[in-house]
Amino acid sequence: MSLSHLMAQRRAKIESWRAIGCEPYAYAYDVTHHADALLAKGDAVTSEFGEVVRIAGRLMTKRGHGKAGFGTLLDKTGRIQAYFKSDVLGEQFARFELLDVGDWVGIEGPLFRTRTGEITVRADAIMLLAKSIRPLPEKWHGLTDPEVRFRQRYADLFVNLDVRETFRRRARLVSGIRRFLDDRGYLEVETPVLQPVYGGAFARPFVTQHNALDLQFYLRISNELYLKRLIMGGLERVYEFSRDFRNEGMDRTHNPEFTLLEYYQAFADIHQMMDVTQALVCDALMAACGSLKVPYQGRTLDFTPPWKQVSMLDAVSEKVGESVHDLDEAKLLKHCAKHHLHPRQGTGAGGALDELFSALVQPELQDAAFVIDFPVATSPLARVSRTNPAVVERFELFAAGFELANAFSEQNDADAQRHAFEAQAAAREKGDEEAQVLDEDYLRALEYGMPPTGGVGIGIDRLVMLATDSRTIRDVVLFPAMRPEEGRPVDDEADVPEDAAEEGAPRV
RNA sequence: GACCCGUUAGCUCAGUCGGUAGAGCACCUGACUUUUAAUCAGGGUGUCGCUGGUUCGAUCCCAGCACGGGUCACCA
Repeated sequence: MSLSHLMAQRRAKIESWRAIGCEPYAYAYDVTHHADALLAKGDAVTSEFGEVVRIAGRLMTKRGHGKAGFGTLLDKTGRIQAYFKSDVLGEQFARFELLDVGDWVGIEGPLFRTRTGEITVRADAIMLLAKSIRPLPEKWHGLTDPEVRFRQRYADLFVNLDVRETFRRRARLVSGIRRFLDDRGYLEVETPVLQPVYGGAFARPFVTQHNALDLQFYLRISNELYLKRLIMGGLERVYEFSRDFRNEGMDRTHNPEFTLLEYYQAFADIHQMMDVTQALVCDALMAACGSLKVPYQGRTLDFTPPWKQVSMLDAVSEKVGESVHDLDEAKLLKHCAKHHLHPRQGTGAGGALDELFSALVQPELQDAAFVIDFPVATSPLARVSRTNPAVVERFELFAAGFELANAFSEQNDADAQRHAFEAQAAAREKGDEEAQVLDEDYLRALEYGMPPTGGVGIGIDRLVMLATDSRTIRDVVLFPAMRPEEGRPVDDEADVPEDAAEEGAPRV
């Protein structure tokens, strides 16, 4: 049976419903209960017919038995069975017979327990809420093709119920973080997505055009510089869940748009921000998963505080068998060559160290760990360490071998910041497309004075990946970036009624 | 961006050493008043991703393209 034929059969039923006096697209339905609450009644539900309820959802299965039948309704909380009996429904039994799997339906009737023990609603009245004219994926194997699952997340969400749990966890994690920060006196703010100068991270931007201003804008790669402007304005503690956009490759841990939580706290350095971050992440994981021992891809990640601190210089020194604390470029490049690593041209000792760290140390950071002692060259917005002028006051949080957070004692010396920007500009001249852009307005703000400030960015999508045992970022983003289905029509021609096609009606 | 793999019925998948294809579920008809992957009897599934090439003949071989997956590169 071709798709167009299957859809024609379903469309034909629209008229059948009208023929028995039912409008197949309702305006409202007064729902009294959801599936989970009814199932939770447990032993209170017996074979005696009890409380009369009204439930609504999508019909997911249908089993006819002549003058009776069963169906499963799926609502936002889960599935519950309904029982349809000719004696009870009278002329409305015809409605049951007309129902297709996929239809939205409202059922009213008493709760009872069937002979086989399943809590069930007996249908005394059936209301069609919306006719489904497209056949559903198969009930047993469901929808497994990742392309279709992501393109048609709507179908994924009603076929693969574990997907719903992933996004519920995501919501719990985000609201847990929001509560945590609100309780500590942080102000939630919103800053521009469209920025005339982009900054705060190393990345290539998306570019867009403002017609009225005849100006080129960039979609933000970070909101860091705006949040710090608010610190300069005296707000002291601010945060934003920022949708950021980076025009880079896509893989298991990168989507071109992603959610970065950034929070800034005046009068704090990275040591205090480590404490805040540890507490925040633990709180969020408890809210999302209820545990700090998080199962992820076959192992258990331990987030129990206090988290280990790993010095980048110590860890790399240990791996290569000699001290690299002097950040001697030739020595670092020698070790890179030994391990067949190729740091990017012109990134110097810092780039070589980073390369060694990524290859040799990072994969071992499975349990939560703070990495510290980053070289100065790669951190233009951070302050130099009080104890070692070769490194900056910065930490990154790692777990499951990937970066979850990045934090600095923020640079608040306006002249030093200008010099760091100028060094970036020089790198840019040399062809480093990701070097940061000098932001004069940001420097003006800094010149008014910024209090000592600690700032942290947490990759929310990645944290959700851990909290939901998801292998790829696409599993925790509802509509991950994909190429359009070019050249492949959404429907074949036969799916569109002739009259609609002739009138040139839009097909979506 | 590079390499490898995939694309067959609405869904999940088999298959054709080159002769235009099958299964299960779904769907349709009938039977069945407590089933739950309901059961029983019967029925039709399709531009084999697209475009070319080779061939008497291509879903199968070859090339290009599209989309997806994986690995790498990029990505702090």
